[in-house]
Amino acid sequence: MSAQRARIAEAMLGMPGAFTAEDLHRRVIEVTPGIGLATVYRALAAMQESGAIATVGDRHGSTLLARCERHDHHHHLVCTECGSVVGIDCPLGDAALISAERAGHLVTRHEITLYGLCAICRARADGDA
Amino acid sequence: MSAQRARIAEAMLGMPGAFTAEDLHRRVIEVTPGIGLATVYRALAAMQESGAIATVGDRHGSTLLARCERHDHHHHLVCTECGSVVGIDCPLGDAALISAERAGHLVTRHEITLYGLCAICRARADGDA
DNA sequence: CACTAAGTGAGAAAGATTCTCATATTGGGA
DNA sequence: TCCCAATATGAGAATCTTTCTCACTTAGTG
Repeated sequence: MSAQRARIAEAMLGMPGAFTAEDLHRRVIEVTPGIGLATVYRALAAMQESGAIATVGDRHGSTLLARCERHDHHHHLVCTECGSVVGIDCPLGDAALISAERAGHLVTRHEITLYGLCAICRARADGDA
Repeated sequence: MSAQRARIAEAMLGMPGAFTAEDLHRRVIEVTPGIGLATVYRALAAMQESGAIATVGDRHGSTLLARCERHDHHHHLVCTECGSVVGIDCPLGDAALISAERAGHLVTRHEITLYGLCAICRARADGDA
């Protein structure tokens, strides 16, 4: 692994939750100036391939990514307020499988993403109300 | 509703499944030349707002959309081969709700999308094998 | 140490989507 | 019917994200 990718991976550990390529690049160059945005995109593509990160939505046209502690199959719970992300298990419900079967569809992949407020932002929102 | 939007809505009825803004524009101008791509984007934005269409994925960076017969809450089953789309009911499984609850997360929105082969493409794939 | 494969930085390039602006159309009232 | 405000339109410019090019560097292997 190149020194640049190591710095990028390191910077990623410091990201609180969902982030864009540019968010991460901004953080990376604070510590290591000179690393190009293209390099960040290349590193992200490799990490996505390996399952280290996943797409969890988009923000104004930029792809939102999140680091996955787990590399096995799982889904995400995303806070729309602070961007924090939690990996969750949630197999497809029976209703989905029945619908697919009825349609004769062979399901090879599925995506489930939950959006809402995390415990912290929820408490803050209640406090404000 | 303007004449242009009527033509766009009409053309959309003829789209087989998932389509991009440009796919639809191409189809629209076959029948009614002169309608601009920006107008198609504007019409699509309005339809998405009203729930008449929904995002079902992306293809090489372009957003894939699909017409929804239903305007109530539902999800999609997308054929990765021919792009056909079927609306399905599939409430979140208990596992997902339990995970969210354990995290203290208030879920306000969720997306579930299933990808695979529709009955027709599946049969064709079997035939080829 | 040499060699090959992969990674890098900078900027160009590609693409999708949105915006601008001047013009046109719509629909509801007077 | 006519007027008016609000909204829609077309064309192309502009924006913005992401990928590609190219010349150069680095890493790892034998």
